[in-house]
Amino acid sequence: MKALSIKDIALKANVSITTVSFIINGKAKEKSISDAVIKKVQQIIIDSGYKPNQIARSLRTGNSNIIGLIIEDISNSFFSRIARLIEDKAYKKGYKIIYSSTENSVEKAQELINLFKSRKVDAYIISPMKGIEEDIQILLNENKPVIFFDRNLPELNTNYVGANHFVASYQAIESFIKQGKQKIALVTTNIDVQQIIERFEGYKKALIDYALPFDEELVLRIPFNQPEVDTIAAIKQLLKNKDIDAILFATNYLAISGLRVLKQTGKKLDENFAVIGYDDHEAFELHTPSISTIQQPLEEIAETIIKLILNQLSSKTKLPDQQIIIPAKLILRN
Amino acid sequence: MKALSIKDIALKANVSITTVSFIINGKAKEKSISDAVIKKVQQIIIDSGYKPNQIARSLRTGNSNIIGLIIEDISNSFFSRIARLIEDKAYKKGYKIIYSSTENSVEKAQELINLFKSRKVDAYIISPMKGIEEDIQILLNENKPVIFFDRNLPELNTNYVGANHFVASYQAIESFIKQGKQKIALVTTNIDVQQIIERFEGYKKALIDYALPFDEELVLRIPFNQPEVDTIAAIKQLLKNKDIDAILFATNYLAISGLRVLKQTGKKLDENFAVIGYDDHEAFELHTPSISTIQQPLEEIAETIIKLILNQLSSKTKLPDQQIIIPAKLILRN
DNA sequence: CTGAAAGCGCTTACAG
DNA sequence: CTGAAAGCGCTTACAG
Repeated sequence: MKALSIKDIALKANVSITTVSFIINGKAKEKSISDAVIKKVQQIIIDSGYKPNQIARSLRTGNSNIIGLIIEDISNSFFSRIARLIEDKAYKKGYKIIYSSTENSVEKAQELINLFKSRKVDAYIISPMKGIEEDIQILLNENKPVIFFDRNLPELNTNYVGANHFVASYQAIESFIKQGKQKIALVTTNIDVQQIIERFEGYKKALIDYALPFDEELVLRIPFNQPEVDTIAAIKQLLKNKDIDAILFATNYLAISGLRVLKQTGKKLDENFAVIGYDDHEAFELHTPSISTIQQPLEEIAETIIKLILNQLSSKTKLPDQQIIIPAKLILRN
Repeated sequence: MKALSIKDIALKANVSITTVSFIINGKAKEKSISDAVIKKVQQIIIDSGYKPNQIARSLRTGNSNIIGLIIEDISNSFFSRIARLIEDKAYKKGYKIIYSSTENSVEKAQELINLFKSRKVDAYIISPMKGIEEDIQILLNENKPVIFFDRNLPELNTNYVGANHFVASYQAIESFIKQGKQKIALVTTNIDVQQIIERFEGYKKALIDYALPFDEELVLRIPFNQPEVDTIAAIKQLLKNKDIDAILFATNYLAISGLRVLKQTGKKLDENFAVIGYDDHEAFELHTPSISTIQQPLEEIAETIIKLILNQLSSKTKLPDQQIIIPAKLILRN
C-alpha cells in the first residue's frame, strides 16, 4: 500500500501538480487559481487523506519546520521539564522538536549536530560543552539560528538564555551565613562550563564578602558520569573529615545523592546543619524537613528560547545576538 | 556556504557519482571498484568532511534509520528514563530516536504519527491510548513495525512489551493485608487503558481473595491532566471521609501528590497508615520514612523493545506478534 | 571495472 | 487562470 503523492491528487482532480502544490501551500489566491478548482482539489485531498511527503519537501526547500534540541540528559528532571515546555510552545507555532542527550560527550554532541544537519533542522537549541566550539561555529557560518541555554560558551558569538547562577549561588550562601553557618561546603561537578563556574564564583564571593575563609577543601568536584556510589562515598568523606555546618549542592542530582548520604548515615538536618539544592525536584519539597532550593524559571526560559528562535527564523537578515540572563529564585523552605 | 554534495566529490575524484555512492554505502567490493579508486574517494570524503544528505537518501530509499517514540509525557520520570535507555540502545545499533509527548490526547498522537510518517521513520514505539486504534491499524497495514509499551490495546494485533501490573498490584495489596491493614484505598487515574485497569483488577482481586470487602468508594479515579491542586483536594477528601489505613497509588505522580497531602495535613506514616507507590521516584526512597514501591524493570523493558524492533527491521517477512509481559517488583522499604 | 540515466515527491521560475 | 519542466541529492537497475 503505497502512500498517495501529489501526482495522484493532480490526476484525480484533472489538474497539474503545480496547481495542487499551490493549493496545498496556500498560494492559490496569490497564483489566482479559480475558486472552483481550489474547492475541488481541497475536497479530494480531504477525501483521500493525502499528506505531503515532508522528506521531498525538505529536499526541495532546504528546511524542515523542525527544531533540534540537544541537551545533557533527558532523564534529568531539569532537562525533561524544559524539553516538555519547549516542545509545547514550539508545537503551537507549527514547529516540531526532536531532541537527544549528549551525556556531556563532545563526540555524541558532534554526531547529533551532524544528524540534525543532515536532516536539515531549521534551528538548534543546545546546552553545549567545552570542545564543541568549532562545530557550532560551522553552524553559525551556515547562518543557522543557534540558541545556547543553561550554559554558555562565551568565546562564541551566539544567543544565550540562562539564569543568573552567580547571584543565585551568592544568595544561597548569604542565607546560610545569616543563619550563622561558618563552614559551608559546595558540592559541584567537575564539568568545565560557565554555568557551573558561576555557581562556584558566587559561593566564593559570598564567603569573602562576609569575611569567612575560603577553603578549597570544602569544595567537592564530582566527576560527571561517575557512578553514584562513588559520589555518595565522596560526600560521606567530606562530611566526616570536615566539620561542615552547611552544603550547597550545585545540581539537583548531586543534592539527591547528598540526601541519600544523610539517610544512610542518619545525619539530621537541624539548626546545626543545613543544605540547599539547585533546580527543584519533587524530593526536595517532600523531604522531612523540606529542602530549600534555587529554582530556575523554566517557563520563562523556554518562552524566551522559542521567542528568539522564531524571531530569527522569520527574519531574512541576521539579527544581533542576545545574551538573556534571567534571575533564579532562592526558595527557602524552613 | 552550501554543503558539499556527492556530485562535488565525484568531480574532485574524477569518477561518476555512481562510484562515489557505491563506496559510501560499502558496496565498493561487491561492485568491484578498484582499490585505488576506493582509497582516493575515501580520502577526498575525509578531507572535505562530506556528509551525505540524509533527506535525499530517505526520499530515494523510503527509510530513515530513525525510530519514532511516542510517549505520554517526557517530563514524567518513568517515561524520561525509558526514553533515555531506548535512546542509548538504539544508538548503539545505528538508529536514532525522535520522541514526543501526547499528554494522552488522541489528536496529538495522530499528529505525531503523521509527522513521523511523513518523515519516513522506520518503526514506531508507542505508549498508546484508546481512540488511536484506527491510525495504528493503518501503520500495521503499511507493514511498519509497531511496538506498544507500558500499555496495550488488546483489540489490535501488534507487539507489546509491558509489566505484569495485575500481579504487582495484587502483591502490593497482599503486603498491606499481611501487615493487618483493613481499609485499603486505591488512588488511580481515570484513563481507560489496560495497564491502569489491571492495577485496579489486582487491587480488587486481592481484597476478595483475602475476604475483605471491596468498596468502590475507596477507589479514587483522578482525571488525567487535572491541575494538581484538585488532585490534592480529592485525596484530602478521601482521607477525611474514610477511615483508611493504607493507600496504593497507581502512578508515581499520584503518589507524589499523595505525599504532598501528608506533608500538608501532618498525617504520619506509621503502623496505622501505610502507602505504596508505583514506578520508582527519588522522592520515595528519600522520604521519611521511605516509601515502598512497585518498580518496573526499565532496563529490561527497553532492551526487549529494541530487540523486537531490530528483529522486525532485519526480517523481510512479517514476524509473528509477541506479547511480552515482564514481572514488576514490589520493593518494600520499611 | 565504471558510468549515464531514471526516479523518489516535491517547489517554483518561467511561459503562455 | 494554469502547466511543463528543471532541479533538490541521492540510489540502483542496466549497459558496456
